[in-house]
Amino acid sequence: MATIKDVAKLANVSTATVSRVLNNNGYVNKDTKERVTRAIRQLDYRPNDIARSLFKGKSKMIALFVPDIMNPFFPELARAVEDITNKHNYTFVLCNTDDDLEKEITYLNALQQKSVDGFIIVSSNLKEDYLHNMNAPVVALDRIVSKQLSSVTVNNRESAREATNYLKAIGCKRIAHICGPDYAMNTLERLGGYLDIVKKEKWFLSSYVVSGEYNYEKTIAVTKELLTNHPEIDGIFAANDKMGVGVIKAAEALGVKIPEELAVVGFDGIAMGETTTPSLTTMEQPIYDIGAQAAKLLLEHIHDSNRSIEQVNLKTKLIERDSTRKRR
Amino acid sequence: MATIKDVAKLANVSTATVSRVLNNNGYVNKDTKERVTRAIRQLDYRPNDIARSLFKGKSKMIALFVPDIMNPFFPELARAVEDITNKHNYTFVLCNTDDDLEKEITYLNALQQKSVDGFIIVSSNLKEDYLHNMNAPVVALDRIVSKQLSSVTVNNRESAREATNYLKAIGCKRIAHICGPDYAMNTLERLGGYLDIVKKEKWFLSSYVVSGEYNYEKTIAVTKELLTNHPEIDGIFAANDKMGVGVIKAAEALGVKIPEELAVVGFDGIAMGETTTPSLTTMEQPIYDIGAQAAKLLLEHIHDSNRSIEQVNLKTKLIERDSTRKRR
DNA sequence: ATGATCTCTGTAACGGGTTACATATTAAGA
DNA sequence: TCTTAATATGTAACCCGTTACAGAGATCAT
Repeated sequence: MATIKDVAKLANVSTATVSRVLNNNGYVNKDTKERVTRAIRQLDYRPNDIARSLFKGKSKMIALFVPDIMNPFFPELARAVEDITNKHNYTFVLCNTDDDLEKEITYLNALQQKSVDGFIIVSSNLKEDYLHNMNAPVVALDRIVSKQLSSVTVNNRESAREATNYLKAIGCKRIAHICGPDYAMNTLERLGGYLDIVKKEKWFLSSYVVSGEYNYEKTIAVTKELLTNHPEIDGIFAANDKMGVGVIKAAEALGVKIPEELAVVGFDGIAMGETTTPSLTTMEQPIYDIGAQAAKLLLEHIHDSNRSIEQVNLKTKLIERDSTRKRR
Repeated sequence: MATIKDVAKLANVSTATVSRVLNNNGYVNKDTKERVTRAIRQLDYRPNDIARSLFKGKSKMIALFVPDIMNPFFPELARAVEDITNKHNYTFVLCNTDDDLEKEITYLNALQQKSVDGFIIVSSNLKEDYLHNMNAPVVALDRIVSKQLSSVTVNNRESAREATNYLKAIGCKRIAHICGPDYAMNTLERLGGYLDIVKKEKWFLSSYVVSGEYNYEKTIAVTKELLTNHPEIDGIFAANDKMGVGVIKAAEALGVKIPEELAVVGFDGIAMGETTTPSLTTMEQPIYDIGAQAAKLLLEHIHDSNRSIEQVNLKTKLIERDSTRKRR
């Protein structure tokens, strides 16, 4: 690989002049510039970004932390973040944390050593104490980590209320909820929204809330149990689509007809919900938009360290499909 | 951020000695080592990887090129690659190429400037001419790019034959094929495998092969047309699961019963195939294993530039589900 | 003509590590 | 005791860019 010295020698100038040509700053004579440009082309010279990074203290890299890219919610998020960062000539680093604090901290340290310029994190574990002495800006996603951090989220509680109200509106008399693991903030908020609506109903039982732990098989099992113990249930709000699909499968296995005997609403709007039979009604999150806005916000923080903290809240949208339709 | 100089000053030694302690090489007196270690802890010193990279000419980063992480085949692959690279203290860079040669080349250049140590690529466009003058090793995935490149693939042609033969074995008399876009090597191989089996059959018509272009909606449309024009078709082999699911949806829309009137086999083994009704029989690829082996192979090339080229070929496995069962 | 300003280019320090080489001290072997 | 090898540490060059600073020639206004 050719270095700036090779170019300088060939063009008969100093490396400083080559650098000026490269960065298009300072004074450079037209002819000299031409000569340098030719030398660059001739040697197929490309500046070494590592050397640049060392001097600038910035790497032009940003990292995204997700629990697991295999979870169908995250690929679209990752795609959005990558699109934006790439457009701004940043390199995109992806980290699977498994929602494990130790892994998160290891990544954080390793990437700070690499001078990564900023982080977008989806985490239930990282608290302010781990984040306050960082030199790179952080944007939290999906789950708010702290008031001192910019973030992009949806209003989980309100959306859950809307989903539950929708089930009531289409005529459900007994509505259950499949919640996620209790360490995840968004799950708790969705549960809260559901409870806001149903807890004052005379029919409400605490056993109407069961945990599917964001797990497909687990959800099928607990749903079967739920529907067997409580055949009166005619509506289920699942805290995400993966579990919503599990509910559909459990009902299918039990011979419970959807939507006639049971209406199901999920949360997220992932592709899998479109391909089940019946297809899954869901509170769709603007996933791509969440990622894109987070990336933009992060870039602003990177370019202006005085950028004020901003907590962006995006709207979900009810997508009616066959798991609830044909009601009234 | 503390630098090695700060540590050296505090421990009253030269930076060389600190470096020796850090890298655990050369001679260092026990007491000195202790003193340096204390200074490091006291200052919470972490070496700057950019500076290290500059000297070594290596960045400890590897990159994965995929057409689009939103394509359900790739998250598992990405996860596998990330797991392995992370375990070896490499940083994982993800690039979405959209199967666009220009984007691929731009990424390749940008990342080489960043001294990325190796590449794993899923590409239909990158040919030897673009890759031969690279300084970092490349492992090709899914689609082989050149005999001069290590690669990890499955035997698409043979697997396609197996899938087609399976449809024959369960009693299908007229088998059609939904193929992918013709620029993708693996699609052509799968088509080839299908043709190997059916082209000598007296019933075979070239109109039994239609392109779904790896696209869900497109597949639904062409399948409806296919089944309408050829109601005699009782088996369909789709070149991937996304299209297999499209076939199921198209049949559902037409009122064609699966598996009684039509048997369907997909390819890939993605989660979506499990949740349709009926669930989709498929030639499952060992996706995680493909990614893991590719990552290992790449690391070997990185650590030993004389590592011989190796073309790993993994086996697919037929997963029988409800879209073909209950036949005989 | 003279000083001020602009244009052009080079020298050298710097960013933060690593390591070849030199030097000094100590230990071991003959 | 003398040689040789092992241990211990520092100096300085190097990796490859960027930029502050200085010096020189050209241009301009007075």
